[in-house]
Amino acid sequence: MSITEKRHHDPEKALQRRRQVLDAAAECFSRSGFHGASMAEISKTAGMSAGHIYNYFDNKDAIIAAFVEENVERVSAMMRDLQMQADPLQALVEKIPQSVRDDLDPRTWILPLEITAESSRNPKIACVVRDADRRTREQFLAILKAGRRLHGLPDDDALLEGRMNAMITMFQGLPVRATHCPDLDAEQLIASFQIALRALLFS
Amino acid sequence: MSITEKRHHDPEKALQRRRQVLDAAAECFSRSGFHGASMAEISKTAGMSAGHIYNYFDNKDAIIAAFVEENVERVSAMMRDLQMQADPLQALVEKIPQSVRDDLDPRTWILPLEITAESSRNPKIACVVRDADRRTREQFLAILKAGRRLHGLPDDDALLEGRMNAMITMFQGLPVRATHCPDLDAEQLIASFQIALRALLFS
Amino acid sequence: MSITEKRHHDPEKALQRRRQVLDAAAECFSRSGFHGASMAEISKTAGMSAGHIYNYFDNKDAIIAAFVEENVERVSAMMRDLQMQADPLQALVEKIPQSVRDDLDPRTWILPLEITAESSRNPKIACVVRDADRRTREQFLAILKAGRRLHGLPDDDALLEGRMNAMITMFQGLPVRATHCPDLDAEQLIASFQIALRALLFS
Amino acid sequence: MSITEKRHHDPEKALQRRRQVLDAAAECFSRSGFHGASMAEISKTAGMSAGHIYNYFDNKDAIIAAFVEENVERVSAMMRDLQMQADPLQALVEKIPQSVRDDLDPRTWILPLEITAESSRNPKIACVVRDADRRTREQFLAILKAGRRLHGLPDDDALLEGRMNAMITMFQGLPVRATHCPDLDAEQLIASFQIALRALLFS
DNA sequence: CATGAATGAGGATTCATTCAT
DNA sequence: GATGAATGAATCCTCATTCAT
Repeated sequence: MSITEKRHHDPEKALQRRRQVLDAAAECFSRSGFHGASMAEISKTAGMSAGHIYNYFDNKDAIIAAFVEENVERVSAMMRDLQMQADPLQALVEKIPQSVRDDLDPRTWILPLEITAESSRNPKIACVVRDADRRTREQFLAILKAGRRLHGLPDDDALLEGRMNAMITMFQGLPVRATHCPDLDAEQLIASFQIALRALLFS
Repeated sequence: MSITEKRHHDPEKALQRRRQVLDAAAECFSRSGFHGASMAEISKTAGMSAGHIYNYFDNKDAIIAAFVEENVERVSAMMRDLQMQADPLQALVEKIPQSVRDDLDPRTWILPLEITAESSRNPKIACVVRDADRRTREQFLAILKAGRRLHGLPDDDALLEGRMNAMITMFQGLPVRATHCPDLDAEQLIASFQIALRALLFS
Repeated sequence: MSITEKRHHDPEKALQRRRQVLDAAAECFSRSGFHGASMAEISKTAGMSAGHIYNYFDNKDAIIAAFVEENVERVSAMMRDLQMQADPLQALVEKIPQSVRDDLDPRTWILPLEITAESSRNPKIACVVRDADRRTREQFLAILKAGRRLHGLPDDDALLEGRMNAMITMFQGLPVRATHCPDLDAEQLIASFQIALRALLFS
Repeated sequence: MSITEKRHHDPEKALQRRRQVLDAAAECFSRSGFHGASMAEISKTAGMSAGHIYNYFDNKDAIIAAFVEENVERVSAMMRDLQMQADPLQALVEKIPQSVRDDLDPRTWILPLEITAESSRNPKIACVVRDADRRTREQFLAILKAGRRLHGLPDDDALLEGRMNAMITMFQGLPVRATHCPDLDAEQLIASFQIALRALLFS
């Protein structure tokens, strides 16, 4: 929003600067958390003075919000990718190993957790997160519906929503699980995820 | 640890004081988060001076740590309860509806999220959390093993650990899910959880 | 207001601390102005940490406001003093030399100017100042009325208000005059003030 | 001074640029005060980049100083106007209603107050202000002297200086008075000003 | 044991000023 | 000439922690 409100002489460069800040923020946030990361830390990481950041973001919360927004876009992209597969249900099952492995990478889990924790306090963040979740659910539901029909399975909304939410819950639980038990055996977990997800998708 | 190091004239009262602080902390943490809750807020809620808290806890982190420790005890108790059932696997499935409903209550999910987020930055907290998780896993594994044997199912450790971690992941994902989608349909979710868990337990 | 809202264990000492801050503020404000004086400067002058000041005042504006409030009380006291004289008009004329000399003292004029300038921007301060002015006018008008009647002069409100405001304007102009022309001849000014004020009081 | 020191390619345009800045400054200063008005605000109002202002003014203080200087020129012009009247004392009395009404206009009083307050802290500004005051006094004194002689009244310098300073004090008090009591009755005040000024001029 | 007054380091934010383009 | 991106010092304020009483 800042970028559209504040007039910048060279919007190209402005966007690049914003990116610089967001990248630095990603690094600092995952190292120290949203509140633990100081503007000074972010500015140093971004190779930019602290004051200058305020030419691109109204305040620290705006950085967090923009950062969260960028992050949720990624999930949405993943959904769109899934949507284009011939047999999306099967594609989803095949995606499991990679997804699980990704989510068990220490550098991956910290940020989702920060975002979730923050949104349970900061209403503005909560709004962004929930809106993104709604869009994701819509996409996911469409995918499920098409996939289930393809396999001749029942596809009423209430049922599918329950299945969907259970599946999302499993993936959203991964960062938490990884935090509590960092050296868990990924392969065995993947096998179990496949069992559970197949049950949810194909029964 | 504080309680064992610091000499208190009346250990009875000291423990009661600690409880006062921990209860207050629970309230404040879930209201404002670990970092949002100030010692002043906690001390006022505990009906005790800020300075006095330091007679029972070395610092704010120690409160968080002790608080987390208390919290994990609850899970452990649940495990012990499960352990005493005739058919623990069946008991677990039957527990699902209540567990899920509990975890979808806003007052329930905030603290687990705070704890997880905090432990992904604070090594001290991470240590407490992981130790607790290890103990829980041991209990859970024993339960699973006994249950599976009872049902004549394979019970080798690697397999069971994968199943177990998948199940825990599902429950740990609930607070995250609830944050992202506060008005999700609990009943449909419960049905799906039962499908997934049955698959993990009995196949 | 702070002092009544925030609970202090020893209200006696709290008031003394507030006074310490206000005295330091007076010194700093007159040296550097309201905005030029930093909280650090004030706290150092008050012999107290910057943070501690916030136990007695909500913020810097509250210090300014309290300070202004204290200041306007002094004028009110002067009015009450005048009110008790046998021939208040005559007493007022006799007060002129001292009043003028006081207002020409460099340490005296800076603060009234700061207060006036601040109140033309800060609505909260404007409110305090205007309320004080209203009370002062009421007292002054009563004095004038009684005095004029004593001397058998017309005493209708509209007329007296005009005279009163002219007289107050003269005294409020002194700090401005002194700033613009610090080495002006006080005695000649006093003589002229007496001429003007006599005309306003007795014609 | 800046304008004479810094070499400008087109001095004509340079002066116009300075005027642009000074007009913008007038607007911003009266809206937000000297310290409240940021260089960014002034530059935007002036339709010029912030950096460019520094080609015409050494720093913000120089803007204030130049601005003050321009302001005092206006008073000087008024003096010259008065000087050309047949009976300047009478002319002065006749000017009172308009002058008083002007000074009671909110847009008029803010800047004099800012200037005065600023000059009581900023020695550079004080210097400009006092120098201007000295010149004004000289003009005023000459006018008074001529007028008094015209009316066959005593005209020794000490006496006239006192009268003059009393009169200036009255007018300089008006912005202060207006701030403290914004809804005062202008007409009654004018009548009283005439009484006081006549006494100072003709006795 | 208990208080809360007091500290001071650290945080977000603003803004006059500079300088490469 | 003219821009506005960039700096960094300075400001207000918060809060964990200490300590005299």
